[in-house]
Amino acid sequence: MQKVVIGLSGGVDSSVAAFLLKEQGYDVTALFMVNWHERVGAITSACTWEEDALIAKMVAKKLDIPFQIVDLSKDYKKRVVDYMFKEYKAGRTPNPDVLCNREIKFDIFLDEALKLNADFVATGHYCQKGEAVVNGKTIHKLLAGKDKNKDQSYFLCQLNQEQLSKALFPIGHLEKPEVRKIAREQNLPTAERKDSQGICFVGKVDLPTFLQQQLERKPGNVIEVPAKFMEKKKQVPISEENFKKLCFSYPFKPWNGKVIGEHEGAHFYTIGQRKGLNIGGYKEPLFVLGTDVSRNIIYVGEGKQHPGLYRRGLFISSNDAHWIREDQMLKTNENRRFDVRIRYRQPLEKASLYQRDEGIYILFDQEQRGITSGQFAAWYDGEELIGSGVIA
RNA sequence: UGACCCGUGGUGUAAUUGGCAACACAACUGAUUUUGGUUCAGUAGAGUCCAGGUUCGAGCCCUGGCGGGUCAA
Repeated sequence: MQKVVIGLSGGVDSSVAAFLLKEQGYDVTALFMVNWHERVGAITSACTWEEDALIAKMVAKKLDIPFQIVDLSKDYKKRVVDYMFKEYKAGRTPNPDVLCNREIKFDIFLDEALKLNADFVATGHYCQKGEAVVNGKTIHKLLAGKDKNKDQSYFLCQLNQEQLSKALFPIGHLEKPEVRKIAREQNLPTAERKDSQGICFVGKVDLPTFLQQQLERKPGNVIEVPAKFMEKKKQVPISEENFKKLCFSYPFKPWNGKVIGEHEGAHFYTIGQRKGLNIGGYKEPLFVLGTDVSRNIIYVGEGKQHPGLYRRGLFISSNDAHWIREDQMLKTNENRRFDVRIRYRQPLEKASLYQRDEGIYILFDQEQRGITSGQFAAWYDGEELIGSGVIA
Protein backbone atom coordinates (compact mmCIF):
# COMPACT_ATOMS: atom_id res chain seq x y z
CA MET A 1 0.00 0.00 0.00
CA GLN A 2 1.37 3.41 -0.89
CA LYS A 3 1.75 5.92 1.84
CA VAL A 4 0.61 9.52 1.53
CA VAL A 5 1.17 12.36 3.92
CA ILE A 6 -1.49 15.02 3.62
CA GLY A 7 -0.92 18.56 4.76
CA LEU A 8 -4.02 19.01 6.82
CA SER A 9 -4.65 22.66 7.48
CA GLY A 10 -7.97 22.78 9.24
CA GLY A 11 -9.81 23.92 6.14
CA VAL A 12 -12.35 22.07 4.00
CA ASP A 13 -10.14 21.50 1.01
CA SER A 14 -7.43 19.50 2.69
CA SER A 15 -10.00 17.65 4.79
CA VAL A 16 -11.83 16.43 1.73
CA ALA A 17 -8.53 15.65 0.05
CA ALA A 18 -7.64 13.43 2.98
CA PHE A 19 -10.99 11.72 2.82
CA LEU A 20 -10.65 11.03 -0.90
CA LEU A 21 -7.16 9.61 -0.48
CA LYS A 22 -8.44 7.21 2.08
CA GLU A 23 -11.27 6.22 -0.20
CA GLN A 24 -8.74 5.50 -2.89
CA GLY A 25 -7.01 3.06 -0.62
CA TYR A 26 -3.88 4.94 0.35
CA ASP A 27 -2.25 4.66 3.72
CA VAL A 28 -2.91 8.23 4.81
CA THR A 29 -1.22 10.22 7.56
CA ALA A 30 -2.12 13.77 8.43
CA LEU A 31 0.59 16.27 9.16
CA PHE A 32 -0.26 19.72 10.38
CA MET A 33 2.40 22.36 9.93
CA VAL A 34 2.90 25.30 12.19
CA ASN A 35 4.62 28.04 10.31
CA TRP A 36 3.91 31.16 12.24
CA HIS A 37 3.39 31.92 15.90
CA GLU A 38 3.43 35.65 16.11
CA ARG A 39 0.32 37.72 16.33
CA VAL A 40 1.80 41.06 15.38
CA GLY A 41 -0.55 42.84 13.06
CA ALA A 42 -2.98 39.96 13.15
CA ILE A 43 -6.64 40.76 12.77
CA THR A 44 -7.97 39.99 16.20
CA SER A 45 -11.03 38.15 14.98
CA ALA A 46 -8.88 35.81 12.90
CA CYS A 47 -8.17 32.48 14.47
CA THR A 48 -4.87 31.19 15.72
CA TRP A 49 -2.96 28.16 14.54
CA GLU A 50 -3.97 26.36 17.72
CA GLU A 51 -7.59 26.51 16.63
CA ASP A 52 -6.73 25.27 13.16
CA ALA A 53 -4.66 22.46 14.60
CA LEU A 54 -7.48 21.41 16.88
CA ILE A 55 -9.92 21.25 14.02
CA ALA A 56 -7.46 19.43 11.80
CA LYS A 57 -7.05 16.93 14.59
CA MET A 58 -10.80 16.44 14.76
CA VAL A 59 -10.87 15.79 11.04
CA ALA A 60 -8.11 13.22 11.36
CA LYS A 61 -9.97 11.54 14.14
CA LYS A 62 -13.14 11.47 12.11
CA LEU A 63 -11.29 9.90 9.20
CA ASP A 64 -9.40 7.63 11.52
CA ILE A 65 -5.97 8.55 10.31
CA PRO A 66 -2.84 9.31 12.33
CA PHE A 67 -2.24 12.96 13.10
CA GLN A 68 1.00 14.79 13.82
CA ILE A 69 2.19 18.35 14.07
CA VAL A 70 5.47 19.71 12.73
CA ASP A 71 6.86 23.10 13.51
CA LEU A 72 8.44 24.62 10.44
CA SER A 73 8.25 28.19 11.61
CA LYS A 74 12.00 28.73 11.61
CA ASP A 75 12.27 27.86 7.97
CA TYR A 76 9.12 29.70 7.12
CA LYS A 77 10.46 32.84 8.65
CA LYS A 78 13.78 32.50 6.90
CA ARG A 79 12.55 31.44 3.50
CA VAL A 80 9.23 33.18 3.13
CA VAL A 81 8.81 36.04 5.57
CA ASP A 82 12.32 37.38 5.25
CA TYR A 83 12.01 37.19 1.49
CA MET A 84 8.81 39.16 1.75
CA PHE A 85 10.36 41.96 3.70
CA LYS A 86 13.37 42.04 1.46
CA GLU A 87 11.23 42.36 -1.63
CA TYR A 88 9.01 45.07 -0.22
CA LYS A 89 12.06 46.94 0.92
CA ALA A 90 13.44 46.79 -2.60
CA GLY A 91 10.21 48.24 -3.93
CA ARG A 92 8.81 45.06 -5.38
CA THR A 93 5.58 43.24 -4.60
CA PRO A 94 6.37 39.68 -3.58
CA ASN A 95 4.06 36.72 -3.73
CA PRO A 96 4.73 34.87 -0.50
CA ASP A 97 2.29 32.10 -1.32
CA VAL A 98 4.21 31.00 -4.39
CA LEU A 99 7.34 30.88 -2.27
CA CYS A 100 5.57 29.05 0.49
CA ASN A 101 4.77 26.22 -1.89
CA ARG A 102 8.22 26.04 -3.39
CA GLU A 103 10.16 26.44 -0.17
CA ILE A 104 7.93 24.97 2.49
CA LYS A 105 5.12 22.69 1.42
CA PHE A 106 7.01 21.02 -1.36
CA ASP A 107 10.43 21.24 0.18
CA ILE A 108 10.91 20.91 3.90
CA PHE A 109 7.40 19.66 4.50
CA LEU A 110 8.01 17.13 1.77
CA ASP A 111 11.21 16.11 3.52
CA GLU A 112 9.30 15.62 6.74
CA ALA A 113 6.86 13.42 4.88
CA LEU A 114 9.65 11.38 3.37
CA LYS A 115 11.07 10.87 6.82
CA LEU A 116 7.76 9.22 7.63
CA ASN A 117 8.33 6.92 4.67
CA ALA A 118 5.74 8.58 2.51
CA ASP A 119 5.59 7.89 -1.18
CA PHE A 120 3.68 11.11 -1.82
CA VAL A 121 2.62 14.35 -0.23
CA ALA A 122 -0.88 15.63 -0.90
CA THR A 123 -2.41 19.07 -0.53
CA GLY A 124 -5.82 20.59 -0.99
CA HIS A 125 -4.84 22.68 -3.98
CA TYR A 126 -7.22 23.11 -6.87
CA CYS A 127 -4.95 21.81 -9.60
CA GLN A 128 -4.26 18.57 -11.39
CA LYS A 129 -1.39 16.45 -12.60
CA GLY A 130 -0.75 14.80 -15.91
CA GLU A 131 2.01 12.78 -17.46
CA ALA A 132 3.86 12.78 -20.73
CA VAL A 133 6.64 10.57 -21.99
CA VAL A 134 9.41 12.40 -23.78
CA ASN A 135 12.41 10.50 -25.06
CA GLY A 136 11.47 7.54 -22.95
CA LYS A 137 11.37 9.66 -19.83
CA THR A 138 8.24 10.29 -17.81
CA ILE A 139 7.50 13.95 -17.37
CA HIS A 140 5.02 15.37 -14.87
CA LYS A 141 2.59 18.01 -15.97
CA LEU A 142 1.01 20.62 -13.75
CA LEU A 143 -2.54 21.25 -14.91
CA ALA A 144 -5.17 23.79 -13.95
CA GLY A 145 -7.86 22.72 -11.51
CA LYS A 146 -11.19 21.80 -12.96
CA ASP A 147 -12.87 24.61 -11.08
CA LYS A 148 -11.85 27.56 -13.24
CA ASN A 149 -12.85 29.96 -10.55
CA LYS A 150 -10.60 28.41 -7.90
CA ASP A 151 -7.72 27.20 -10.04
CA GLN A 152 -4.56 27.41 -7.92
CA SER A 153 -2.00 26.10 -10.36
CA TYR A 154 -0.52 29.59 -10.39
CA PHE A 155 0.60 29.22 -6.79
CA LEU A 156 2.54 26.09 -7.74
CA CYS A 157 4.22 27.66 -10.73
CA GLN A 158 7.67 27.39 -9.18
CA LEU A 159 7.65 23.64 -8.52
CA ASN A 160 10.11 21.42 -10.33
CA GLN A 161 9.82 17.89 -11.70
CA GLU A 162 11.25 16.35 -8.58
CA GLN A 163 8.69 18.07 -6.37
CA LEU A 164 5.86 17.40 -8.74
CA SER A 165 6.69 13.73 -8.93
CA LYS A 166 5.91 13.42 -5.23
CA ALA A 167 2.76 15.53 -5.24
CA LEU A 168 -0.88 14.52 -5.22
CA PHE A 169 -3.81 16.88 -5.62
CA PRO A 170 -6.87 14.84 -4.69
CA ILE A 171 -9.47 17.56 -5.17
CA GLY A 172 -8.18 19.06 -8.41
CA HIS A 173 -10.88 17.41 -10.49
CA LEU A 174 -13.66 18.83 -8.31
CA GLU A 175 -15.37 22.16 -8.07
CA LYS A 176 -15.57 23.98 -4.78
CA PRO A 177 -19.28 23.34 -4.21
CA GLU A 178 -18.68 19.62 -4.72
CA VAL A 179 -15.92 19.72 -2.14
CA ARG A 180 -18.24 21.39 0.33
CA LYS A 181 -20.88 18.81 -0.44
CA ILE A 182 -18.57 15.90 0.22
CA ALA A 183 -17.47 17.51 3.47
CA ARG A 184 -21.09 17.81 4.54
CA GLU A 185 -21.95 14.28 3.54
CA GLN A 186 -19.00 12.97 5.52
CA ASN A 187 -19.82 15.21 8.42
CA LEU A 188 -16.37 16.67 8.49
CA PRO A 189 -15.95 19.37 11.13
CA THR A 190 -14.60 21.68 8.46
CA ALA A 191 -17.62 21.45 6.18
CA GLU A 192 -18.86 24.95 6.91
CA ARG A 193 -15.60 26.60 7.79
CA LYS A 194 -14.83 29.78 6.01
CA ASP A 195 -12.05 29.64 3.44
CA SER A 196 -8.73 30.94 4.61
CA GLN A 197 -7.49 34.24 3.35
CA GLY A 198 -4.48 36.41 3.57
CA ILE A 199 -0.85 35.44 3.42
CA CYS A 200 -0.95 31.71 3.53
CA PHE A 201 0.33 30.92 6.99
CA VAL A 202 0.70 34.26 8.57
CA GLY A 203 -3.04 34.58 8.12
CA LYS A 204 -5.12 37.63 7.70
CA VAL A 205 -3.02 40.52 8.86
CA ASP A 206 -3.14 44.21 8.61
CA LEU A 207 -0.30 44.49 6.17
CA PRO A 208 0.82 48.03 6.97
CA THR A 209 1.18 47.07 10.61
CA PHE A 210 2.86 43.85 9.68
CA LEU A 211 5.33 45.47 7.32
CA GLN A 212 6.10 48.24 9.72
CA GLN A 213 7.77 45.74 11.99
CA GLN A 214 10.72 45.92 9.67
CA LEU A 215 10.11 48.72 7.24
CA GLU A 216 10.10 52.22 8.60
CA ARG A 217 7.61 54.89 7.87
CA LYS A 218 9.23 57.32 5.55
CA PRO A 219 7.07 60.16 4.24
CA GLY A 220 7.62 61.16 0.64
CA ASN A 221 5.90 62.78 -2.27
CA VAL A 222 3.00 61.50 -4.30
CA ILE A 223 3.28 62.77 -7.85
CA GLU A 224 0.42 62.79 -10.31
CA VAL A 225 1.42 62.00 -13.86
CA PRO A 226 -1.06 63.35 -16.40
CA ALA A 227 -2.48 60.90 -18.91
CA LYS A 228 -1.25 63.00 -21.78
CA PHE A 229 2.32 62.72 -20.57
CA MET A 230 2.12 59.06 -21.55
CA GLU A 231 1.35 59.75 -25.20
CA LYS A 232 4.93 59.62 -26.44
CA LYS A 233 5.65 56.49 -24.52
CA LYS A 234 2.70 54.81 -26.11
CA GLN A 235 4.01 55.43 -29.62
CA VAL A 236 6.91 53.03 -29.27
CA PRO A 237 6.55 50.45 -32.07
CA ILE A 238 6.49 46.83 -31.06
CA SER A 239 9.74 45.50 -32.36
CA GLU A 240 12.85 43.77 -31.17
CA GLU A 241 14.91 46.92 -30.66
CA ASN A 242 12.20 48.31 -28.37
CA PHE A 243 11.90 45.27 -26.12
CA LYS A 244 13.62 47.06 -23.29
CA LYS A 245 11.26 50.01 -23.46
CA LEU A 246 8.20 47.82 -23.71
CA CYS A 247 9.07 45.30 -21.06
CA PHE A 248 10.20 47.36 -18.09
CA SER A 249 8.29 49.69 -15.83
CA TYR A 250 8.01 53.27 -16.99
CA PRO A 251 10.99 55.24 -15.66
CA PHE A 252 8.96 58.10 -14.19
CA LYS A 253 10.82 61.15 -12.99
CA PRO A 254 9.75 63.78 -10.44
CA TRP A 255 9.31 66.40 -13.15
CA ASN A 256 6.86 64.25 -15.08
CA GLY A 257 4.01 65.53 -12.97
CA LYS A 258 3.15 67.55 -9.92
CA VAL A 259 3.19 66.81 -6.23
CA ILE A 260 -0.33 66.24 -4.93
CA GLY A 261 0.22 64.65 -1.58
CA GLU A 262 2.35 62.70 0.80
CA HIS A 263 2.75 58.96 1.36
CA GLU A 264 4.12 56.83 4.18
CA GLY A 265 6.97 55.22 2.33
CA ALA A 266 7.20 54.15 -1.29
CA HIS A 267 7.86 50.52 -0.34
CA PHE A 268 4.35 50.17 1.09
CA TYR A 269 2.67 50.62 -2.27
CA THR A 270 2.20 48.48 -5.33
CA ILE A 271 1.36 49.22 -8.95
CA GLY A 272 -2.36 49.28 -9.63
CA GLN A 273 -3.21 49.98 -6.03
CA ARG A 274 -6.09 52.32 -5.33
CA LYS A 275 -6.71 52.26 -1.62
CA GLY A 276 -4.53 53.87 0.98
CA LEU A 277 -3.42 56.90 -0.97
CA ASN A 278 -5.50 59.20 1.16
CA ILE A 279 -5.91 61.75 -1.57
CA GLY A 280 -9.39 62.81 -2.54
CA GLY A 281 -11.09 65.47 -4.58
CA TYR A 282 -10.71 63.74 -7.92
CA LYS A 283 -13.44 62.84 -10.30
CA GLU A 284 -12.10 59.35 -10.74
CA PRO A 285 -10.01 57.28 -8.36
CA LEU A 286 -6.24 57.53 -8.36
CA PHE A 287 -4.14 54.44 -9.01
CA VAL A 288 -0.47 53.85 -8.37
CA LEU A 289 1.43 53.85 -11.68
CA GLY A 290 4.85 53.24 -10.27
CA THR A 291 7.04 53.50 -7.20
CA ASP A 292 10.61 54.63 -6.79
CA VAL A 293 12.08 53.53 -3.49
CA SER A 294 15.44 55.20 -3.98
CA ARG A 295 13.86 58.62 -4.40
CA ASN A 296 10.97 57.59 -2.17
CA ILE A 297 8.33 58.78 -4.60
CA ILE A 298 5.15 57.21 -5.79
CA TYR A 299 3.56 58.12 -9.11
CA VAL A 300 -0.18 58.04 -9.54
CA GLY A 301 -2.66 58.63 -12.32
CA GLU A 302 -6.35 59.41 -12.39
CA GLY A 303 -8.85 56.88 -13.67
CA LYS A 304 -8.70 53.17 -14.27
CA GLN A 305 -7.99 53.72 -17.94
CA HIS A 306 -4.88 55.81 -17.34
CA PRO A 307 -2.31 54.76 -19.94
CA GLY A 308 0.43 54.62 -17.34
CA LEU A 309 -1.32 51.62 -15.84
CA TYR A 310 -0.92 49.56 -18.98
CA ARG A 311 2.10 47.94 -20.52
CA ARG A 312 2.83 45.79 -23.50
CA GLY A 313 5.25 43.35 -21.98
CA LEU A 314 7.48 42.21 -19.19
CA PHE A 315 10.93 40.77 -18.69
CA ILE A 316 12.20 37.80 -16.72
CA SER A 317 15.92 37.49 -16.27
CA SER A 318 17.58 34.18 -17.08
CA ASN A 319 18.25 33.48 -13.43
CA ASP A 320 14.60 33.83 -12.58
CA ALA A 321 13.10 31.81 -15.39
CA HIS A 322 11.77 28.45 -14.35
CA TRP A 323 10.45 25.72 -16.62
CA ILE A 324 8.29 23.01 -15.15
CA ARG A 325 8.48 21.44 -18.57
CA GLU A 326 12.24 21.48 -18.96
CA ASP A 327 11.82 19.73 -22.28
CA GLN A 328 9.96 22.74 -23.61
CA MET A 329 12.51 25.31 -22.53
CA LEU A 330 13.16 27.91 -25.18
CA LYS A 331 16.64 28.17 -26.65
CA THR A 332 18.32 31.51 -27.11
CA ASN A 333 16.66 33.51 -29.87
CA GLU A 334 13.72 31.15 -30.04
CA ASN A 335 10.21 32.45 -29.51
CA ARG A 336 6.87 30.81 -28.96
CA ARG A 337 3.24 31.62 -28.24
CA PHE A 338 1.76 30.98 -24.78
CA ASP A 339 -1.13 32.01 -22.58
CA VAL A 340 0.23 34.06 -19.73
CA ARG A 341 -1.07 35.06 -16.33
CA ILE A 342 0.56 37.85 -14.33
CA ARG A 343 -1.38 37.61 -11.10
CA TYR A 344 -3.45 35.07 -9.27
CA ARG A 345 -6.98 34.77 -10.65
CA GLN A 346 -6.19 36.94 -13.61
CA PRO A 347 -7.46 35.63 -16.93
CA LEU A 348 -4.89 34.09 -19.26
CA GLU A 349 -3.71 36.41 -21.99
CA LYS A 350 -2.20 35.60 -25.37
CA ALA A 351 1.45 36.48 -25.60
CA SER A 352 4.72 35.65 -27.28
CA LEU A 353 7.83 34.68 -25.35
CA TYR A 354 11.16 35.71 -26.79
CA GLN A 355 14.18 33.99 -25.29
CA ARG A 356 17.36 36.04 -25.40
CA ASP A 357 20.67 35.56 -23.62
CA GLU A 358 19.75 37.89 -20.78
CA GLY A 359 16.31 36.45 -20.23
CA ILE A 360 12.78 36.15 -21.56
CA TYR A 361 10.78 39.02 -23.00
CA ILE A 362 7.05 38.44 -22.92
CA LEU A 363 5.01 40.57 -25.31
CA PHE A 364 1.25 40.49 -24.92
CA ASP A 365 -1.20 40.81 -27.78
CA GLN A 366 -3.14 43.28 -25.66
CA GLU A 367 -1.67 45.77 -23.22
CA GLN A 368 -1.86 44.50 -19.67
CA ARG A 369 -2.95 46.40 -16.61
CA GLY A 370 -0.82 46.51 -13.52
CA ILE A 371 2.22 44.46 -14.44
CA THR A 372 4.17 44.52 -11.20
CA SER A 373 7.73 43.53 -10.51
CA GLY A 374 8.08 40.86 -7.87
CA GLN A 375 4.93 39.06 -8.96
CA PHE A 376 5.22 35.87 -10.95
CA ALA A 377 4.33 35.54 -14.59
CA ALA A 378 3.24 32.00 -15.44
CA TRP A 379 2.84 30.73 -18.96
CA TYR A 380 0.44 28.02 -19.96
CA ASP A 381 -0.20 25.85 -22.95
CA GLY A 382 -3.94 25.41 -22.61
CA GLU A 383 -4.51 23.83 -19.22
CA GLU A 384 -0.89 23.06 -18.61
CA LEU A 385 1.45 25.34 -16.73
CA ILE A 386 4.74 25.25 -18.63
CA GLY A 387 6.91 27.72 -16.79
CA SER A 388 7.13 30.86 -14.72
CA GLY A 389 9.39 33.56 -13.47
CA VAL A 390 9.63 36.69 -11.37
CA ILE A 391 8.71 39.84 -13.22
CA ALA A 392 11.71 42.18 -13.34
C1' U B 1 -5.44 101.91 -2.27
C1' G B 2 -9.91 101.27 -5.99
C1' A B 3 -13.14 97.61 -8.56
C1' C B 4 -14.76 92.69 -9.09
C1' C B 5 -15.14 87.43 -7.62
C1' C B 6 -15.10 83.67 -4.08
C1' G B 7 -15.41 81.20 1.17
C1' U B 8 -20.33 74.63 1.61
C1' G B 9 -18.54 67.34 4.94
C1' G B 10 -11.12 65.32 4.84
C1' U B 11 -10.70 67.02 -0.65
C1' G B 12 -13.06 68.86 -5.37
C1' U B 13 -17.69 70.48 -6.79
C1' A B 14 -23.54 70.92 -6.71
C1' A B 15 -28.08 72.86 -4.58
C1' U B 16 -35.23 75.39 -9.04
C1' U B 17 -32.26 83.17 -8.59
C1' G B 18 -35.19 81.97 -0.30
C1' G B 19 -38.00 76.25 2.10
C1' C B 20 -33.34 72.88 6.77
C1' A B 21 -27.67 70.41 1.67
C1' A B 22 -26.54 66.49 -3.41
C1' C B 23 -22.50 64.02 -6.22
C1' A B 24 -17.51 62.30 -6.90
C1' C B 25 -12.91 61.24 -4.66
C1' A B 26 -10.91 60.00 0.13
C1' A B 27 -12.11 57.30 4.91
C1' C B 28 -14.38 53.21 7.45
C1' U B 29 -16.99 48.35 7.46
C1' G B 30 -18.37 43.99 4.90
C1' A B 31 -18.36 40.52 0.46
C1' U B 32 -15.00 38.36 -3.10
C1' U B 33 -9.65 36.77 -3.09
C1' U B 34 -4.27 31.70 0.12
C1' U B 35 -0.63 38.39 -2.45
C1' G B 36 -3.67 45.22 0.99
C1' G B 37 -4.07 44.47 -6.52
C1' U B 38 -8.61 44.89 -8.64
C1' U B 39 -13.94 44.63 -8.20
C1' C B 40 -18.55 44.87 -5.48
C1' A B 41 -22.00 46.37 -1.40
C1' G B 42 -22.91 49.31 2.72
C1' U B 43 -21.78 53.11 6.76
C1' A B 44 -20.34 57.48 8.68
C1' G B 45 -19.21 62.54 7.99
C1' A B 46 -20.75 69.46 6.90
C1' G B 47 -26.21 72.45 9.09
C1' U B 48 -22.98 75.93 4.54
C1' C B 49 -16.02 81.61 7.30
C1' C B 50 -17.71 85.09 11.53
C1' A B 51 -21.20 88.85 13.55
C1' G B 52 -25.65 91.25 12.78
C1' G B 53 -30.19 92.16 9.65
C1' U B 54 -34.63 91.21 6.22
C1' U B 55 -38.23 87.06 6.09
C1' C B 56 -43.04 82.40 8.56
C1' G B 57 -38.38 80.45 6.65
C1' A B 58 -31.61 81.88 3.92
C1' G B 59 -26.10 78.24 1.76
C1' C B 60 -28.73 81.20 -1.47
C1' C B 61 -31.07 88.59 -0.11
C1' C B 62 -28.75 93.06 2.81
C1' U B 63 -24.65 95.35 6.20
C1' G B 64 -19.97 94.92 8.47
C1' G B 65 -15.75 92.03 9.48
C1' C B 66 -12.05 88.07 8.51
C1' G B 67 -9.69 84.98 4.77
C1' G B 68 -8.30 83.74 -0.45
C1' G B 69 -8.12 85.19 -5.56
C1' U B 70 -8.55 88.40 -10.17
C1' C B 71 -8.15 92.99 -12.60
C1' A B 72 -6.72 97.86 -12.01
C1' A B 73 -1.77 101.53 -10.78
